[in-house]
Amino acid sequence: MRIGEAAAAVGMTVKALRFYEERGLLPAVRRTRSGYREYSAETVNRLEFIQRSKNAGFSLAQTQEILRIRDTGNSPCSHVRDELGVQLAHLDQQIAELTALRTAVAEHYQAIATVEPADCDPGRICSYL
Amino acid sequence: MRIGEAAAAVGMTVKALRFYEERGLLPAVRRTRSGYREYSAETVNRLEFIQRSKNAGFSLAQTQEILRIRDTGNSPCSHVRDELGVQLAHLDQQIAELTALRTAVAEHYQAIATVEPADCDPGRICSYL
DNA sequence: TCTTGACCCTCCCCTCCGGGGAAGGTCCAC
DNA sequence: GTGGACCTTCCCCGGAGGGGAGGGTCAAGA
Repeated sequence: MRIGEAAAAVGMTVKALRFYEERGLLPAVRRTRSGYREYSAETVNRLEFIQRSKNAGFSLAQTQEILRIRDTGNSPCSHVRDELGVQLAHLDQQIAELTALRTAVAEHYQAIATVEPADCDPGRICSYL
Repeated sequence: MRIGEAAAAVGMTVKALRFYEERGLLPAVRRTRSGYREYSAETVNRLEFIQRSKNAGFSLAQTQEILRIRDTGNSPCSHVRDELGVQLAHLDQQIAELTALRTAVAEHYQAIATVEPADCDPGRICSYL
């Protein structure tokens, strides 16, 4: 199948498929005589895995490493488990940071809602930040 | 004061100060005869506002708009209030998305911790994603 | 006076994950 | 044969700067 059909099949864009190939997540894709890419069922399978890996929050670099391990003939499962652990810790930190930021923003919002803007000191640009 | 001193005074990097100037958040900075930037107290004041605006989660574009309003001679406070409201909604959405992702990742992590990696199907790359 | 080290300058490439679009070739149905 | 959909490569764009090359400047000590 051609790139547009493959992209639609896995819910990605044509741009993304070319990008993954360029970045080495896909092996060099077969071409027709006129230069069009031809995607095999196996490559589509690989794209589906990339999609699942993305859904798990992995970066392309992490996904690429998992694929590399599998391509070497090994099972990437223990590596995936480790990465998921790191990912969990990372997510917890991100959520904590965003939550703290949300609290700070909410406080600013409260403050600005209860005070007259006219009292703002120009030298401070905006008194509520 | 020179760029390094100004950067240290407001807790930013030298790179950041040059970047803000290039992007128009700072008016053209005065130069010495040899071309070194010279920061006035007023400019340092402006940098401190930029820092506070960053801490409130505003992007440089949003900060720039606030500065533009103040430079026009108006009070940016009502604009800031609107932006803070948008920011709150945006943060809530981000937190919700990250929390959902965290749940999904935790489920993967549980699943992979309870099943033998040896059972993994190579055709699926990694059975746990 | 000379040197040394810290500081400064501009310029260019890099991040992450593609999106947007230009210029041009190919395929298929009507 | 022609129109439109599809494909190709190539290049620039974002946010917020970081890293480094190559070279100029400043102040203190020998």
